[in-house]
Amino acid sequence: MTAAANQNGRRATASRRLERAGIRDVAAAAGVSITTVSDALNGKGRLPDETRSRVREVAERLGYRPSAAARTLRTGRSGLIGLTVTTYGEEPFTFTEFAYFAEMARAATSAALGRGYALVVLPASSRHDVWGNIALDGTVVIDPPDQDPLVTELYRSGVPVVSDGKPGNCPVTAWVDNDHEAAVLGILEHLSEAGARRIGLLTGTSTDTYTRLSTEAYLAWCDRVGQEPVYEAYPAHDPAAGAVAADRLLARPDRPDAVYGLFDPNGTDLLAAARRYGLRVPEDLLLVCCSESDVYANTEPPITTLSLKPRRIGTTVVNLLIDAIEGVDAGSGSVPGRLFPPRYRTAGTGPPPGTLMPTELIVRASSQRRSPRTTISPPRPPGEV
Amino acid sequence: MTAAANQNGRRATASRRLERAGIRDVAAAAGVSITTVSDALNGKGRLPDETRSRVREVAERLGYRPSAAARTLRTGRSGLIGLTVTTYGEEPFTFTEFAYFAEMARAATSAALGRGYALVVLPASSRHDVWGNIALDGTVVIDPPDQDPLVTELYRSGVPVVSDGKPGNCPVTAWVDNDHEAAVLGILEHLSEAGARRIGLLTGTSTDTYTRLSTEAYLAWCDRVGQEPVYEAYPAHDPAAGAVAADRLLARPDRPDAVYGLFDPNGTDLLAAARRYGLRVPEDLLLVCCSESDVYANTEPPITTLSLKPRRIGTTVVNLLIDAIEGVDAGSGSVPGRLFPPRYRTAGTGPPPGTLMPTELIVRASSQRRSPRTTISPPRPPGEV
DNA sequence: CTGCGTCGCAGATACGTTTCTCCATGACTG
DNA sequence: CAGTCATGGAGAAACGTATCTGCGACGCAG
Repeated sequence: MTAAANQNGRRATASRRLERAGIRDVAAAAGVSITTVSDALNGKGRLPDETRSRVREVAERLGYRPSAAARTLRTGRSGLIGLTVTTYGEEPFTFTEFAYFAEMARAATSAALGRGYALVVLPASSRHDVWGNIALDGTVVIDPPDQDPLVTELYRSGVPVVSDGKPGNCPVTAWVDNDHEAAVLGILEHLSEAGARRIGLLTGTSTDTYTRLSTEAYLAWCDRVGQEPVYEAYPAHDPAAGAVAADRLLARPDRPDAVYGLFDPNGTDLLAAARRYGLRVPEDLLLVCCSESDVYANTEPPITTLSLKPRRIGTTVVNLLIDAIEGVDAGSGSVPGRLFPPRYRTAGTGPPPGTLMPTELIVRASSQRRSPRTTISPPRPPGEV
Repeated sequence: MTAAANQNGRRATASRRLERAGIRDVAAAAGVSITTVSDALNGKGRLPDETRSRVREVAERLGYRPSAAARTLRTGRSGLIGLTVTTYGEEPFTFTEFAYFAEMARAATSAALGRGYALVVLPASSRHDVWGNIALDGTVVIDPPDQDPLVTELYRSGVPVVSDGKPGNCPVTAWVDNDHEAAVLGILEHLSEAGARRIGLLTGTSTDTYTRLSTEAYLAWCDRVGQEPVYEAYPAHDPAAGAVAADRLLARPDRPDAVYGLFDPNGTDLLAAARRYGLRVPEDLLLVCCSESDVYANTEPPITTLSLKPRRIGTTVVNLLIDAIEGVDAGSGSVPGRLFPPRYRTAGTGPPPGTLMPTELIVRASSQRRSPRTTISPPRPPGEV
């Protein structure tokens, strides 16, 4: 009795219900062994082209689709990458990072797909059973909080983790972040050159890297140039709180004559607040905010924005992760030219490799006094209308 | 020789490298069989609580995590749902649907997670090998084009498919869509009541359901009330083309005194175009556009928008899909009270079940000739789905 | 005619679960 | 005391693939 007949028999005996064709069925139909089918379809082994194409044809005819689960089990690779986003509240995405996140996720999806991987969106707050039930080859973590237990567990269980945002106190394989310090300093300098005398900051109360580094850079700058810090912090995940904070900032006795807002909605909120106080932008108030939205190109006046270039970040993060996945799995091997040799995973070699990416300041009318020429209008005392 | 020793021996013989603890290791450590471990951890079988908790404790101590791949292979369920978005160009998301898609995806992710599933983002244009490599329990398809081959193949291979957007000519398990006809008629009526004499439309050139139904409803209305249609169509996926089309529309000799724009950026584009032509909004031109963005609450003037309520759609779509997945798999069974009995999957029983969901018109200053004081702009309830 | 290398493929095993089947053991009933 | 039943658990068969090992046949040199 041939093996094919045997296996086919077992199949038929077990159940004669509708079943998707398996590799065994293809083997039987083509009159070859399972090995041959596998080799033919995956381009491995030593087979004459004739056999290869015949097997392929039979597989096609039978509508054979290899079982992803079986392949994953066998190879240990699922082709799945987790995209973890830290959550505030029960919604999976942070509201304030929304445009940033959307763009970044889009780029990450593209990049992953281009290398044969797919992305699974997994809020960090997900039920643990969901996390455990998915075979992930690696994970991208967006802005992990300090001591993120999730990241720690993932890393310990051997899953490569690359974070968007310099990680606080958890081990990651690699990380990517903007140069927030340089970005903030650039903006402050830009505003100063435009004539700002007292620059205020609209910042957040949370402790993520972005908020922290940006605020620190602002405070350091204030200290250096001798300006008293003027800032308001609010819970960035609360969409209503931003408008209130913007209002508070402009209502202060030491009202700033220029403001940088760290979050996307700050631009419109500040603009609305300025209107309420009868402040003209940019004459009485210079405005910059961090945003990926191009609505700020069409506001009245258009608002200068800082772009974190999320597409670039998303692409980089995914590529680093996949490099790590494929590099690590080549494992203790001596594959030359690997971008990410295994040593990156070993502990004790110091901090994980990080990449700083530049930001881009898109200068519009809101941060330029007069016509965007070279002349700088004389500074104006705050409060004057 | 006991089974445990045997299996342990095999394990140790095979390789003594670092390996994640498997169910066998737990069984050996707890001094029970594999069956018992599986039953204890999954809450099945007949076991005294003492054994159960002991096994759980051992598993915890060993850091045991069941292999998702093995479980998927065995049970046939991966807990993964595909989220497919039709693409124009190479970017995975359609630009014009962006805010809609983002909100919808967010809600879908939440809903799926709440029921123990995770979402995989899969552009329809993905490399076929990526599609084939993922074990999906079902798929959500956003606005499938007519005769979508992908959907057809998925459906044929037995994967439940639920579409957002009434499907053209491809078989799906179920679908959800807005009542676009009612929405457009409502807007036209609203504009008429505000005093519009000639209502124009800014529409798209693509053939997706949304564009088609909306345009048809507009044309039908024109026919009924005896107005000559005044519209401009442009490729909605091209962000630059919208502004040009808006300009064209207002430059026509038969310039409309009210415009409805089908796509998100139309509001700002129309506003800018109106400014260029010296038209005041709403005095000379009434404006409504379809958008999920709340920037239109703060434009000058605020613009009336039609919300498609993407959160509600996303939630509904996912729930329908999971109902189908779990209902189908209970299979030929006689499980009572199933929301989606298997009969929905059988062919020949007519069109698949569809659900129409209402839209919401958020009336703002741009579509009201008189003082907008009397009407109350509905505040967004924070917990709204 | 023997030994050897290559070609083309078949067998068997392992991946790590879930689950069906079945066997002890004791308790209880008649 | 024999039969029945519930209890607690063990064994083994899948799930569908990839891959390691090995084997017959064939060509060719010695």
